[in-house]
Amino acid sequence: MTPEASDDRWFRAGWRSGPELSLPDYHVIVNASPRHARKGAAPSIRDVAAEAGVSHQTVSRVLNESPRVRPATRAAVLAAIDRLGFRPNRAARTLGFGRASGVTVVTSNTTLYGYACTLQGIEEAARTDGVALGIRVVESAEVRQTVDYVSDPSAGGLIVIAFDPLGTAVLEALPGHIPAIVAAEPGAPDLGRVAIALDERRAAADATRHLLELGHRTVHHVAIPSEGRSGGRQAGWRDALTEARAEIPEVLGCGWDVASAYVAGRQLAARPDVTAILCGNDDIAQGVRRALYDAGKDVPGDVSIVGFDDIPGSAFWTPALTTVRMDFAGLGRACFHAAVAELTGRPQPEISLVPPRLIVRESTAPPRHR
Amino acid sequence: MTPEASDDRWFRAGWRSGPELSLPDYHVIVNASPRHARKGAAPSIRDVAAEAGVSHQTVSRVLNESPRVRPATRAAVLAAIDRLGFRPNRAARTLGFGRASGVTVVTSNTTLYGYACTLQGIEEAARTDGVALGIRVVESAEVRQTVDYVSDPSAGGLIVIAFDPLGTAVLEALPGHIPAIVAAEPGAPDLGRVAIALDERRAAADATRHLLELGHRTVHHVAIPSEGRSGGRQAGWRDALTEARAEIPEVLGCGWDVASAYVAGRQLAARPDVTAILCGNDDIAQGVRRALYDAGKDVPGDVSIVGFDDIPGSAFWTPALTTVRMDFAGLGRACFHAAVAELTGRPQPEISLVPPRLIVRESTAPPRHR
DNA sequence: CCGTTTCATGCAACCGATTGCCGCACCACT
DNA sequence: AGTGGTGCGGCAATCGGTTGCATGAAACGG
Repeated sequence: MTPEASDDRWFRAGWRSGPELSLPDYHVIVNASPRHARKGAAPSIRDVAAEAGVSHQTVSRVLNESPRVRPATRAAVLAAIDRLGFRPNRAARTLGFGRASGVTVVTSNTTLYGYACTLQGIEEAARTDGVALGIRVVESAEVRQTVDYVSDPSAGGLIVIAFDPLGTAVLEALPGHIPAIVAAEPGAPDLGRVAIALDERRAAADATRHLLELGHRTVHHVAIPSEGRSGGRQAGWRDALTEARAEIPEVLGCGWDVASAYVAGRQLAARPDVTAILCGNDDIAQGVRRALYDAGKDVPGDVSIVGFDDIPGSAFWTPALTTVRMDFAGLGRACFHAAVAELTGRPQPEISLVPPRLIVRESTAPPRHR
Repeated sequence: MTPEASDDRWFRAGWRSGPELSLPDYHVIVNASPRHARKGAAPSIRDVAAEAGVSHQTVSRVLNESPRVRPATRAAVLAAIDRLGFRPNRAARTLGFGRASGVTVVTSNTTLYGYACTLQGIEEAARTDGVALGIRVVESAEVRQTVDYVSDPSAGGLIVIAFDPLGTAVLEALPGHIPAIVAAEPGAPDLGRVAIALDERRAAADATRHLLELGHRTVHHVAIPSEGRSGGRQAGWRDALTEARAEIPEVLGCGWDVASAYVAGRQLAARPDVTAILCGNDDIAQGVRRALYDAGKDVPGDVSIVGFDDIPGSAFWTPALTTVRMDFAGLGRACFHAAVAELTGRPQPEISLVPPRLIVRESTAPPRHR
């Protein structure tokens, strides 16, 4: 605010505007503060306004693609933006608009394959659209803190990954006015939010049917944690067994870690009647496969196993794993676009996901003694 | 701003303050606007100020732990904050302070094990400290956009994961005034930033030495992309071979994908003189192992292999993988704390990382024909 | 040629914090 | 009792945008 800082650049635009600016003479702009040239600081819309000879509100309208701007004015503003290398300040935009235009992902995990791929799909789509991305991991004792955190306007739109009860718990505790999209399992209870899901039920049924068609009497199942909801993998497995009138064995649950899958695998390996195992995911398949190996059972000679997810490298196992490929990245992208629609109030876009696909490799074969 | 909205709650605090508030009578507070009770909206510091009978600036001082607040006042404000369930608005804070207090991670990848674990460590530390976390993935053609994106004040402090040239490129293009910490390989060029690294060089030397001590004449190396900088895995491998006066074979480079590792593995499998292979990471080890299998070579009978990273499940391979465990999560935590120090201007904390550790399992053994 | 509608754009308030400056009240000291 | 120092806390400006409203000019109809 030193006197020399408030030079006449501002008034030039209005008072001296000649025909070359194609602006009428009455444009005497007052609302511009003289701080336009704080050197070192990034240019603001007021600097752009000065450069273009308009008010900063008009610059705002151009930025927000308001139809109420003359094409010539718009062009002048865009040129000024370009000349100054102006970038809108996201924090200010958030404050003015009331909520950030970015997206925050709420998840209970970032490294497990399904979660990580969904996240990757979201990230890719967000980056393409120039949208900011935040992450918030929720742990079991921290649902309250998580909700507090994402309630802040700067969290923007939410994508809650509710593959597990923790995600669902967040969803339930989330105030209704906060824009959120759910990446869910099918069959999860409707909480009044847009929810998108992969058809894991069908996928599991396909995998189970594959084993039954090979001639196995039934298929055992080692489930991932928190399975059992009506639409999940376990349900599909049950569907296929029921459809084939096969016996439905008891489900073995285990944790996300390979070690617990190994334990489950040893139990199944001890039973001679077990000839086919549907594993809740590929990591579990890894533990089960090693358990079978340690018990002296050959895969697929003695026991066939099927995984779920098609993690990178599963094609290079010995034996290469038969598994179900899931389009988690596509799910993530769809969630992102839905979240943006939710946030901006636009209608929800059509979504199309690549359906799950069974990849038959080396770990499945007909049972030895038919 | 309707007349009935501007009730007298505000002035009560000043004019009618009795001894129960322990505030002197001269406290006539003027700067409070009457919008304090917009119902439905989250409470702001002005609401808290009204509740506590102070000005909103004083609330700000309490929030920022300024020493210039009397303990009694502080207590009153804290009580009001508690009563109202007030949460400071991050966007407003960012705008006022000039930069967000959160942290943004810049990385070229989010799913590869080293990157994902570092990210996980950062996330965990950020959540513990109640700090917001953003993610920005950089692709090769997008260095400029990435720098633009993170230059915005709302990105807060940066953690650039520079395990590869892309991360380094971002670092070079980043304006000097932007607070950033580098998660790097040792030996990377100093760019005037605080950089933290795991001792991969030593780790690779340990792994190579292990193979040499088993009796292998030399150790071949399949390198991860962008390896070769002075401090990396390849350098450590070279160190150990040099130290043992062993022949230094040509390095086989490959991509991040297991398939390219398989190709490299087939090349090595064709050569009878190859008895030990140091793989750039565990995924590469997986491809190489399958290639050896397909070529009819036994691991570790014919060829020993060592991986790098100790990914989950590598203990359950057949054979279980000998590998080097790296404390990526610890690296992430250290980077986070350094970033916060950088952002707040506090002195850099002491860091201590768990050194890499060789985990000997089943994939290494003495060569068959000594 | 005048009145009315439409359009573009400026005005001012607002979003919710931070921060330098200033003033008042109290205490201590002479 | 007068005076000076100190510390608490209010004042006002600021950060960089968004948005409801007002206004002037152009367009249009009769």
